[in-house]
Amino acid sequence: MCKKKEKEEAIFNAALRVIKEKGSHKARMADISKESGISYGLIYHYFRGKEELFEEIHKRWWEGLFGLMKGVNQTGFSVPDRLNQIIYYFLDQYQMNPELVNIFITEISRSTSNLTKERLNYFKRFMDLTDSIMEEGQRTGFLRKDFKKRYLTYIFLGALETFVSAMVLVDQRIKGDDQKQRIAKSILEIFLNGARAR
Amino acid sequence: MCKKKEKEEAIFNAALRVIKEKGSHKARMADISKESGISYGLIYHYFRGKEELFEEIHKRWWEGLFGLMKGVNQTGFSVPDRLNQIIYYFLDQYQMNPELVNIFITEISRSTSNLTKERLNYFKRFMDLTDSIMEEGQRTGFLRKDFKKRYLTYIFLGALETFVSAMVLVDQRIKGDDQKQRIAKSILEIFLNGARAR
Amino acid sequence: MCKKKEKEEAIFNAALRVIKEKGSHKARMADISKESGISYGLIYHYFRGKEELFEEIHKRWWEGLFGLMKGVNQTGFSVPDRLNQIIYYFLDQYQMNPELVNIFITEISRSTSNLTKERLNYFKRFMDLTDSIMEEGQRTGFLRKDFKKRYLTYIFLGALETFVSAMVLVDQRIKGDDQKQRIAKSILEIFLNGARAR
Amino acid sequence: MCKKKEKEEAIFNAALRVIKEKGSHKARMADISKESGISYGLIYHYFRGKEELFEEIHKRWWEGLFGLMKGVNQTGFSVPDRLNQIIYYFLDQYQMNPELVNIFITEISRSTSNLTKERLNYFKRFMDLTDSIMEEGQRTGFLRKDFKKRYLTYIFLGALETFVSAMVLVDQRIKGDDQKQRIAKSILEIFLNGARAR
DNA sequence: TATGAATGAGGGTTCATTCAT
DNA sequence: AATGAATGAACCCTCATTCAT
Repeated sequence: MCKKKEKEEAIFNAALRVIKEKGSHKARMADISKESGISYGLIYHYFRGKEELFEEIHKRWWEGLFGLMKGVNQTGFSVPDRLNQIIYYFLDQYQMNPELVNIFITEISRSTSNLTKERLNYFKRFMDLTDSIMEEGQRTGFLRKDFKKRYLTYIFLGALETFVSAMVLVDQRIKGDDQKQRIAKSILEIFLNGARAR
Repeated sequence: MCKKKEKEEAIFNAALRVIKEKGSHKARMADISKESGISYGLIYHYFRGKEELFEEIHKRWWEGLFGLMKGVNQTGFSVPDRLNQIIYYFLDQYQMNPELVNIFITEISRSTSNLTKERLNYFKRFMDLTDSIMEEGQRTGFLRKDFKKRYLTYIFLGALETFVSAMVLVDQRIKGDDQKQRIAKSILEIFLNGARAR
Repeated sequence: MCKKKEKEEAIFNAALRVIKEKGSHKARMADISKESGISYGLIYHYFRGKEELFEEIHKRWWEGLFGLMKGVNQTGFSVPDRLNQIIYYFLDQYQMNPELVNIFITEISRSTSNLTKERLNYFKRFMDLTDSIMEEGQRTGFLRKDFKKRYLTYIFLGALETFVSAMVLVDQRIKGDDQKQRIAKSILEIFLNGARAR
Repeated sequence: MCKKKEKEEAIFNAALRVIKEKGSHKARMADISKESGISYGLIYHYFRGKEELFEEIHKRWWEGLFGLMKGVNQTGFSVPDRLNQIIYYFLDQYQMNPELVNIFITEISRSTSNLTKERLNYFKRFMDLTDSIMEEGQRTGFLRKDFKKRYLTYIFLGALETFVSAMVLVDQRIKGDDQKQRIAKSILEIFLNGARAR
């Protein structure tokens, strides 16, 4: 039935809001119940427990991201196009689902404490996928070859993440597509051409 | 007495190790007591409670960082020198006190949940101090002027943080000054000149 | 309708199996629902609740036993015949419905915790009925008179129960009528003639 | 310190009383806390949890019983003496610690639900030890040889257990050593010489 | 009659903090 | 200064029962 999916979604989104507000470790199941308007015990019909509910958040984030990366890498986009799509993915997500991005920044992307082997692998895989873009850039002569591709990845993702982090930290909303475009352009431009004056 | 300082230090360092291992929310006072070899209740003679102990960690990190920034900004260093000093500060700290850097990365730099007004201000201040370096770079014609100084800051700190994060995540140690120098050079070079091939 | 009776029976038997497996306190209504193939809520159409369902188990056991005792006491059987019939009743029941006997042994015959006044009375009544057999045995000169009839009852029922208990505990099945006969004979013989060598 | 042992004992005895009253599955830690006058959380300093606390009860019972059996089997007692000692052990225990015996009867000796492999082994071992007494009785010509020793064990332990059970069920106290002696004598006498009139 | 989603009180356990010694 | 026993609120999860369809 459709009701089931709806309820699950309600719980999931309530969890996002609560975690954003209080952090995952202070998020109580009671909070999520109250926030979602769904009775306490019912949550356990939809999710095995707190752990599984929170795991679902990780899963969704990474599935979304890997879905993008798959598209980016399959089709014949140029390297700057590809990087641009990654940037837009983060910014779009932040517009559409700021709580999820917030949680990615604050709970997923860092936090060695919750870092299971599996979660670390998500990261490595994402880094590897980005590496392969950098590799192609170096191979086609578009990116400089005097650095390890992994270092280029660090710089690129570091910049992107920090931009988004800053927005997340001050709860800043992206106002309009213009601003989004400007931010995206800045990240890509400085990554590619550096900060030094010509 | 000197004993007092020693005990405080023992507790503090035990706290760092425990938090690194289990994350701040799973770090129990009992763990810290056992790790430090200092009896349970005695911790409360030295620190008001868990909160204060953890606050101390934040305080030390930021004090160290602001101490550096003060030196960097007072003396007449060039802009690339200054940026280099910031980079070295992170890498040095990571060599000397990897737990503290780990915690900065995983618990301090992110985590909106623990984000008090005060903690947010630490960040803003640090960003502002970095901004002022970028500003001088732009003023003296060393850095390009077609971006907000804040954007340059994002790129620079993002790159730096991501390099360190990656090392933290995989618990990688910096082997020798050579490696440190190479990493530092990479960060600065890509930041300044970008990733595009010439 | 007949359907009603069938469903009731299905629930009842499922309850027996589940209780045997997990014990009454760990037997969940959900287990019984799943085991019986009857939907969750429907159980409550047939039984007021868990308590009533479990009460039914007690009731059936005791009704069966009292039905036997009635027959045993009404007709003109000899004392050893009567005792033999009781023994056979337990052994037959165990062959036919081992779950019910298991539950009698593990949940009914002991367990002061669930011991309502009513349940205690079932016991007393059964003891009394057995007493009356012993009494007749003493009156007719078949059983020794130097012990209270109640003591004879204890020995007899204790032996019987322990034989069955042992089979229940190790989930041992009675293989064929031969074995049943041998066991029955042993119980009665030792009860009557004792263990001492002549 | 001695305090520790005292508290443990207080908790243990409170647990016995509560379990006797409500049965182990309805015995709440809060009950035990209240009954013992020891604060809720402190129980967890002394026992890992409910499970361990209840395990301790089993352990004590069986250790006591095996302690007895060891003494009984080592020294050169006659077979009836040995059986008598077992009988007295149960009756003595019931006088001294009726709750423990109650729990043995209602929660330990039956209840396949809680029956772990380990617990089943306790039983088997006890049966085996009793068997060896019967075996010696048969070997020395004191007990009849036309029954398996295991059957003699069943009869003997069944009688004993049922006597004690009956006392437990009606919460009957043993009044004075006279009564105890009479009961013990009856059990042994009927076991040895049977119920048939001569 | 039939279904299984919905409810929420109940209970075990943890752990920061306090306190007696 | 030092110890670790004592306290109890907090929180996750279970499951008997009810309810809407």
